Amino acid sequence: MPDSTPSPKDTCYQALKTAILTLELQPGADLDEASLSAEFGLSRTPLREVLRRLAGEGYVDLRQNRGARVSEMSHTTLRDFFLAAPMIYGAILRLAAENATPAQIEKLKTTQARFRKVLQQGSARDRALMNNRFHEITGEMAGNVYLLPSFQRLLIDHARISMTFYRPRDEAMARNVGEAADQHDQIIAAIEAGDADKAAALAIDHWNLSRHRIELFVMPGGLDLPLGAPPRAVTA
Amino acid sequence: MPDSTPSPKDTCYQALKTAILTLELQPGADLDEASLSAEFGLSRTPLREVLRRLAGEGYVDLRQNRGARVSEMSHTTLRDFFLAAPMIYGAILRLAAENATPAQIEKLKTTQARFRKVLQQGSARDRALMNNRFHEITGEMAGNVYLLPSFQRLLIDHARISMTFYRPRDEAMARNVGEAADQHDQIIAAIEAGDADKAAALAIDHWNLSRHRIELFVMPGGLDLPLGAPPRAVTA
DNA sequence: TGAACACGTTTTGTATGCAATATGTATTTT
DNA sequence: AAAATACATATTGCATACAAAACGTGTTCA
Repeated sequence: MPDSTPSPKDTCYQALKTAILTLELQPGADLDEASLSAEFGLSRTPLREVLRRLAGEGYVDLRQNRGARVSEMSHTTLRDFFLAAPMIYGAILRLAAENATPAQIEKLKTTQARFRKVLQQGSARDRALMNNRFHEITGEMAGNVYLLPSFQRLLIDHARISMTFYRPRDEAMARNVGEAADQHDQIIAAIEAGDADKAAALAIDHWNLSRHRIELFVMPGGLDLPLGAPPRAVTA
Repeated sequence: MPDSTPSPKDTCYQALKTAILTLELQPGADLDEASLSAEFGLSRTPLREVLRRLAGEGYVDLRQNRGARVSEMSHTTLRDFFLAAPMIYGAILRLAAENATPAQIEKLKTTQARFRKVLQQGSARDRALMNNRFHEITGEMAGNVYLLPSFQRLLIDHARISMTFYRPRDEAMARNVGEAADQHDQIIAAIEAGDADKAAALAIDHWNLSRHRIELFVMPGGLDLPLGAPPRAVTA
């Protein structure tokens, strides 16, 4: 039987991961070895190994003889992101549709159900994490070791970008997120039907929707304004 | 001024990397911490960090409470590889053509000159490493953090696959490698001209040639044989 | 006043020793 | 004789101590 009590090392690894994904640890934040090892109850040696691992996965940046930092989100991030994401995710969903096992499809459905639940009664944090989990599973389904590294890297910043460009009280934003959930259902259907083309097309749609959410954030009043008019409401 | 003497840690990292790329350390080989730390003159603590880093980059696999191993090449590797490689490399070269700086182009030309040199008088090992360096530079040119992880992962197994499916005495193989070098020149030209479409197309060609080399290896006599006849010459 | 320098403090990097886990072998048991 | 088990050995994981590098601060000197 599998070990029921996770090691402090795993706990630390998971905690840092989710903290970074949810922006509780902001991009560029310093990660002090001493304080972290104290916080998670392990010595600096295993903590450093956790940081090395997180660095390899793209969560943090290491600098020689300096502290570790949460990996940055620069101004070029968005452009690079939306260049790479549709291609990679298209390929992932195509392969997922071709290779998914029934057990994996079941897991994806369960996750989607949870996603719908936190969509109604969860925090922005919960939504980002559950959405992240949904996409991670599609990555497992694809099962191509060469695509996964970039896909995982994309998922990290996808979560962080979503957390950044999200205004919970905005009605248009709420509709947008609802559409995202609907797309998840369509993705599941396409995978279950083994329809690779459909799945790939849905991947593109999904990123277009994500891009649209950012536009909603930047231009909250929409585009129905006289040219040059100031934005209507900038709440946060 | 930059440090002239590399640390034993860096030496160890580089040595393991090249040993894995060139199959001096074969896929699945056990990496014992004690003997490695002795060999490179550092204690187990920094060595373990090197192994963690190599794991993150896809060179080795770590297993809980077991030794590290050189990452495996399974029977599904080739298929997954040739599925992902054209897409990723096409995107990399497209971006390289769009973003390459003059300094980077100069570096690429230098590397290509060295590649041509080892093609004539170097070992198979030297060729694989120099070819690897050539492609790494195109990755730097593209400069997209989301594509690089998968690209680097591809380059590792590209080197290893090349080392596996390479028969130096085979005349057809020699022609094939010569063609690869010519393609490198074309790639440089496309990048220098900023011709993204051309560069992307060349990426596809380059993988097709690589695939062809594998076919040459598996079927050394070619296909001009009566059906069911045994292969003509299987030297190595 | 400003810049450079020296020193003390803080933080990262490395080595070593010990604990925990896995592996191999011999012994016991059926 | 085969399988299971107990024990010895080897190897990985972790904690602590020390070394080295970076950082902040105060002083000195132009």
